[in-house]
Amino acid sequence: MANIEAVAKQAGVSVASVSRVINGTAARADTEERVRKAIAELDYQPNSAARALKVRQSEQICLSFDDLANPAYIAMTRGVGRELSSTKYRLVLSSAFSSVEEIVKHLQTMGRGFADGLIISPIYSDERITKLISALNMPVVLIGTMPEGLDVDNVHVDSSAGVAMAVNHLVETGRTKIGLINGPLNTKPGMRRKAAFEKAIKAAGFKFDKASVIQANTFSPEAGYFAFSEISDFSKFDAFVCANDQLAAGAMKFASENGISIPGDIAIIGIDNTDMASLLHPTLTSVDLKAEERGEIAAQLMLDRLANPDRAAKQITVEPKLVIRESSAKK
Amino acid sequence: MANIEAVAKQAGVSVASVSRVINGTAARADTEERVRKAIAELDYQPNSAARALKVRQSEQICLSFDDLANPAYIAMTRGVGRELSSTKYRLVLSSAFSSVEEIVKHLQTMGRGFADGLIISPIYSDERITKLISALNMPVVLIGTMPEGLDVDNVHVDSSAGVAMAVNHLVETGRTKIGLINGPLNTKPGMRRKAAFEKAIKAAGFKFDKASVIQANTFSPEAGYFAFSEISDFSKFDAFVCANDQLAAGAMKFASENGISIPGDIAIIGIDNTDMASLLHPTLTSVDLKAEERGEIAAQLMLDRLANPDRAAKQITVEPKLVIRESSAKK
DNA sequence: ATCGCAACTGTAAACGATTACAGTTTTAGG
DNA sequence: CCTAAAACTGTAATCGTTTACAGTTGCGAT
Repeated sequence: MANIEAVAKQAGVSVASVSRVINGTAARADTEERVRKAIAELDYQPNSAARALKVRQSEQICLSFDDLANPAYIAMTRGVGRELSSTKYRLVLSSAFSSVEEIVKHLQTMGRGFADGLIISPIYSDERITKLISALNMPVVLIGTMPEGLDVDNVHVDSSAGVAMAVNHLVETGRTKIGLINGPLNTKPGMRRKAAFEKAIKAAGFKFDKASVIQANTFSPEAGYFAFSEISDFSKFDAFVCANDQLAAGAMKFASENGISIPGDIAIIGIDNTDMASLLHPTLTSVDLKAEERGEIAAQLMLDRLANPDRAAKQITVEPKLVIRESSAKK
Repeated sequence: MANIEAVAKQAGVSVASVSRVINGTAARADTEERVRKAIAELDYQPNSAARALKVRQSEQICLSFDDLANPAYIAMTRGVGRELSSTKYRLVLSSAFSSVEEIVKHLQTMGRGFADGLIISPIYSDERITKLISALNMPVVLIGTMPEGLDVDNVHVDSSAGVAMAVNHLVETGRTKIGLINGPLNTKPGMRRKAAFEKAIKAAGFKFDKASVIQANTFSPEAGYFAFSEISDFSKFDAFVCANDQLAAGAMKFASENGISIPGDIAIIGIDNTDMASLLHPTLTSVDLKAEERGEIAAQLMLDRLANPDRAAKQITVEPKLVIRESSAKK
């Protein structure tokens, strides 16, 4: 592989001039031409590591989340990826964290400087993660609810409002026995959905019954299917909010296999409004938490922060939106 | 940020000793202990760029494909990511290529050495891409059909056999008027599905009619929906193979909205066996092309090649598998 | 011509690690 | 206790860039 010195020799100039041509600093027209010619002839590409070492920038942005199987995170990745694709930054993906320890280990490696910034959407709620993030010596954008005592760029959606929208819609369309298929309680979304559900139920004037919350242990379709299969008496319910579309899809599958009519017997509302929502049968009413948009915004915040390191941290809030489809139609 | 020199000073040893402790080369127990203590005290993390520059390894593997919206590639990414997560390698994602030019540009940047290897699954078929890949001075694993004149590690699924499985299954279950909803013809999968379909139809003893192939212009549900909406006379068909599950899902949506019974009037078979297949209604018969497994194998090939640079290129073939569900049941 | 200034160019010192090589210490065996 | 070999350690060169600084060139005005 040719290095900058070879190019300099070939062009008959100094390495400094080659560097300047590459980086667009002043150079006489004929110098530039000779350097470009030499670069083309030698097929020269500047070495990333050497440049990164010298300028202390890797031109990489790291995106971290916990579950590559969750379509909401995929949508987020798409948003980030699209926004980054027109820049010099590459996208480094870190995911499939199965425990808090792994995340902690990952966050510690950030100090190696392989990325110029970190966009992170932590699903687990843990003190250590917060500590490490705030100790991080680089721009961070956090997607999700900000933990106490952190002051970084943040893009956030009021998912509680989203849950309330779902509940209210069900109430308005005449449902009175509303349940929640919730995700794991050791995750932030799981905790928040539950609290939001209880609040919304009470706000709607109903009595909150603990038994109306059914805990799934993952955010997957299988868990939704299993959750529904565990319900002994469906007459106790006429509607369910599901903590995400995947759970909803699984529940609907069980319903369809067991002669439970959706929305006739039970109305279903999902959360995330993933691509599948409009493809299911019946089509799934879902609260759009704008994952892709949040990814885009996060990337924009990051780029902005990289260009402008000293500005104050921004908090951007995205509004959830209820997308009404067939699964919540009136009885 | 502390560097190796600061650690050396703190520990009262030379930088060489610190380096050796980090890299697990011989060191006396007490030296090691002092170095580790200093590392902990200073919160030292070795600088990636400096290391990469010296040892000419980035500890990064780049995964490139064209469409982050396609669940099959997501599954592939999952496979690669899982396999890499237990190694020292980071995953760099490059995607959202909207044109051959962009891929070409991307491939050229590979020379910068920011990745130790490239796993690529090109959807477009283009001479330039092949040329650049073979000129690449690094390990490459290609997922998909190998172009002429390339000699790199490869993991490949016989998608033509998969199409034949679908056609044969339809024939065996009594369908006689079989169509294909195909993806774009400027993509490799699009071209191959069409050829395979024609071949399978003939092999089954039918006459191949060009009008039985309906071209969609993307691999998306919308395109599948649109393709079905363009069919003027559904009585000409009693079954469709769709070039992927997304197209199939869109087609099924149109059918459900327009009183076309699946599988009563029309049987549908998708390709890729993505997660949604079992969630659709009716559940979708689909040919599993083992995207996740291919991703895993590709990553394994890459790791193996990195550990063993001189071995001959391997070609690994994965068998497609027809997963029969409701959408292709007998009339 | 000469001068002053702007525009450009080259030399050499970094950046932070790894690693030959030579020098030192430790260990084991007699 | 001595010696040779083994085990460890430190010095300094190196990887391929960027960039401060000093030096050179070109150009327009006088």
